[in-house]
Amino acid sequence: MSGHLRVLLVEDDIDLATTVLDYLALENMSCDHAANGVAGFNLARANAYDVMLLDINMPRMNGLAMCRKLREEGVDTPVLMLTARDTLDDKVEGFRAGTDDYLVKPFAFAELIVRLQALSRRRSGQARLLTVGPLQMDLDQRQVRREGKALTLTPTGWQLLEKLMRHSPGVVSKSDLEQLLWPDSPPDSNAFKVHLYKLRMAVDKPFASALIHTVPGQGVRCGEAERDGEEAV
Amino acid sequence: MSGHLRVLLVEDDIDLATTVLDYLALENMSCDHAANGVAGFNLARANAYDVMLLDINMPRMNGLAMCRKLREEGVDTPVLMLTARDTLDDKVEGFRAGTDDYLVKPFAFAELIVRLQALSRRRSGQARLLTVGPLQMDLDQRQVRREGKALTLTPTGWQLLEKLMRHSPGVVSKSDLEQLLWPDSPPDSNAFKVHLYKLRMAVDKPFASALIHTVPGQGVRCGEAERDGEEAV
DNA sequence: AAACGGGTTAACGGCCGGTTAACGCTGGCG
DNA sequence: CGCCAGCGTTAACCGGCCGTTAACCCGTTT
Repeated sequence: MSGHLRVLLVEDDIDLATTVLDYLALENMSCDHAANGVAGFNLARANAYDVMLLDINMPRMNGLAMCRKLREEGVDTPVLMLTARDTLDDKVEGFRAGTDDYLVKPFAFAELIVRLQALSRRRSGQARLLTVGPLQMDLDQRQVRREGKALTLTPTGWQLLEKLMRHSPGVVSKSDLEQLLWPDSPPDSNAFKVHLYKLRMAVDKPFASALIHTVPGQGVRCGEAERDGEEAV
Repeated sequence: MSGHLRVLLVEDDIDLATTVLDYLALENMSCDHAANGVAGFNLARANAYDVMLLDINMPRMNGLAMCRKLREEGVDTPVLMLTARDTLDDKVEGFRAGTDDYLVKPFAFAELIVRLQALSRRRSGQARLLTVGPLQMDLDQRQVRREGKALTLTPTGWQLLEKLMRHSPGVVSKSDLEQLLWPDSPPDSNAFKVHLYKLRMAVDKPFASALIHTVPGQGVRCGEAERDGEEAV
């Protein structure tokens, strides 16, 4: 169920880097690698990763600075610092730079893997029962109910709804959803639109209000209707 | 800006528990406490916490089982395990139960605090916000409010405003903004001016004061009105 | 006065998103 | 063995939004 994470490793020690790459490959994770901070920064800005592994001591730009700069630019991919610095101040400094986790060298690869998975799923959720307003998805029994009534979803509809509910009330970009359905190559047709439409038919049509909303130019959101904050001043 | 987190501590060692409570109080975090797994489970299900600290060795229900049960019930609050067990297998087991982080006793309180903040930063459902004066941009729900009222932006307007708010109160050069919209080749028309104008219509027109200011010859700035004494000599 | 930087409009056209219907594959069942 | 149902895919159509463009306007500068 780890589902093919995309990882970015920024590490100047080539031996360590290749070893990590090997281990990640065993876990079915794809991993890009950069040997210095600047190269890593550019990769991180250009591609969308699920999690990043950063060394601190690196040529050209160190891991802390790189993390800080990424955060300033709005990149909020989870970051796991990999470093030999183990004093308390180092750790506090790391977290202040926007790190999510901190692992001291030398470390066990099993722990690296497991922390990495924890980081990546922290965004996608890990509960077995998802609830969004009147919608309830039971992942063990594989059934969805709205206001108590069971809904029948197609397999793809299920995939979409699960991702939407996991991110609720956040917006999920169209490209993310497409990548979910077609990991390698999104089709050139409008298949996606049709799937989404049919999901709407299943989830919203039989009821009074819609739970699936498209945010123009941004993506799709699952949640209660938008309330315009009409607060008096 | 730790902003008053609500924490649940489940720990049967009363001495340790009171010490942790004291430290959290210093950080302006409110913290409930339970001394065994069952009590903790009930608290966790009843209230909404930002993050939970669980001991593993506890009477009635251990931390791992409690975490697992919460996940089954759909509670996805971040969990930080606090335990004396430090073998690799223990850690792997902990993460498998749905833990988000794992801290081995004895630990430094500064590290506890900082990891706890990192976890809550990622709290699912908690909005990532950009705030500039009365302007508030919710990056997850992809909506912008000013004085509570929701604004409707076009996709390009959103791009511009996000960059402006990120750099606020700094000035963003016109060429930077153009490069944001057209990475390869800025158009030869005045499309940029029009986009900026429409953004102003959306952000400033319905309100008394303007938040988007052009600094002649420099670029554009997002922020409260400038006090007069600014002249650089 | 002409040139320049910036602000304000209105109109056009393409693209995005929603909606249908039809086709084809696959797996189950008689 | 053949039929049917379910599901994914595709093409086509439509409406409205939004990006683009070319105007014109203004004040300041040269």
